[in-house]
Amino acid sequence: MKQISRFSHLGELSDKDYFRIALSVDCVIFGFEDDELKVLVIKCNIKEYKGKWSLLGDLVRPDEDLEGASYRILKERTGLDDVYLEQVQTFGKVNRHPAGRVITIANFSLVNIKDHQLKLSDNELHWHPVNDISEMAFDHKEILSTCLERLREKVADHPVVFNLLPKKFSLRELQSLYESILNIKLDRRNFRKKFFMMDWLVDLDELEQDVPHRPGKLYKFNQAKFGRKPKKVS
Amino acid sequence: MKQISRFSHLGELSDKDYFRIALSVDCVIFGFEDDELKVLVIKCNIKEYKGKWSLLGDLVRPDEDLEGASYRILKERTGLDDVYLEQVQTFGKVNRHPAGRVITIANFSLVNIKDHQLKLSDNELHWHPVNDISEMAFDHKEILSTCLERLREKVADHPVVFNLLPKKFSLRELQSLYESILNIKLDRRNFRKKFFMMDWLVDLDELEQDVPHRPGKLYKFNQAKFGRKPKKVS
DNA sequence: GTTCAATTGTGTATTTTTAACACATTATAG
DNA sequence: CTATAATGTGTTAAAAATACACAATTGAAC
Repeated sequence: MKQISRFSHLGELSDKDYFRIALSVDCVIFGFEDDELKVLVIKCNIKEYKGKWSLLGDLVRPDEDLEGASYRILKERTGLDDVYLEQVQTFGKVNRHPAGRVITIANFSLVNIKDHQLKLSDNELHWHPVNDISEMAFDHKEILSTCLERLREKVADHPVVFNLLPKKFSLRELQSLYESILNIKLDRRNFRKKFFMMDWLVDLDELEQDVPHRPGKLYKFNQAKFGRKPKKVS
Repeated sequence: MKQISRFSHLGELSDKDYFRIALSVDCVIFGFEDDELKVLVIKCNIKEYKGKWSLLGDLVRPDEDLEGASYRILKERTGLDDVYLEQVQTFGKVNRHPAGRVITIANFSLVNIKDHQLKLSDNELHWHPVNDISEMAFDHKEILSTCLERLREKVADHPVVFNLLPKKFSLRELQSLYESILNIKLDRRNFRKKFFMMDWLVDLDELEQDVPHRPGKLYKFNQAKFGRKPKKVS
């Protein structure tokens, strides 16, 4: 590797020293199940944090982008390709990793648990309720909190929660999801009104099945409104 | 350095390969002067971007935190210690730096140009108006845009702009600053009303000096309201 | 098939927030 | 003393957010 001549302040340190920092990405993978917001975690196997929950992450390869590394992890761990991903913050305290200097770029991603059942059997992957996760390895609790906070800000005015739901969902599910994320109760009438106003939903003229009470109507996300999958008019 | 045993997917790559990534921080240092939002830049001296403007940055040393590295740069370049700093985003495209794989953590910081005149003479430092900076070295234009966007979001509900102003300022200056950052015109009466409502300002009962028109009252930021420098009651 | 339990679906009034808007006042410059 | 250029101030209208209650529909239990 050539010398990095932009950095004229190397002083007494040689280039070699600067390459003693390793870089990882960690993904806070959110899911929604049983009316609870959950996060995908794995049992940590390094001795300092044996048995603690840890986020899914890996070192960034020298030839891959940060996004690429994150998508690779998501693919490896969940089998999912087309998931929502957003970079949140980079954590770099000198001693955050017992094995040496590792700086990690934290992302959150939103996946739909129900439509894509994971094979959680043979490894130690686990969907854990976000609100009662006690201890975690490394600084992963802080990373989780930061990502959760970012998610809360995000959902307030961006249509991203749909990534957490099946294609068809009821307003009840949608509201329950918001309540789980924001950790507050919402007024049902105002909630519904707001969503219809915003025109984020498409009424599918179908009803829920197999609920032990009056079934609600099903909706899908109004993707057309947000420029995804735009129709080409020739 | 010990092996990083958490990462079990090294596969055919050895640890050594993972340490071939260098890490830098870049600071988008905002200032406010002549009713314009400005950014501190420096002439780039590497051949690929000769003469282009570049942000202030440096490699992160193996033994310093990300914040520490940013504060070091700020101190070295501006002489300022106690400045507002906020991490924004990490940029890591594989080919973003001609000299090799360098990932950079972008921060913005807010400094008060007037109270702390910099020594801009002997080096190629320069306060450049944010709105008419054409080309920049590396991906620094993108970094600047991202940081500016973040600043815009931030000022909407957090009292940070005061870091860009002298201790004493008029409402006119404050409004002009908001207009520069947001790039819109604001209604003067509503602007004033809003700030008094929010109780962010302390009336100093002083008037501007040396203005060629009716002088405005001077205010300072209401720090007490935001828990900084809390008074210890015994 | 009647009743119960649970949940859906719906509208209005109130409060709060935001936006639009004009004129008298005060200082300096000439 | 007049012109200029800015400061300082309040009201009204529109929009957004909040609070709130009852009838309708389904499945389950009897």
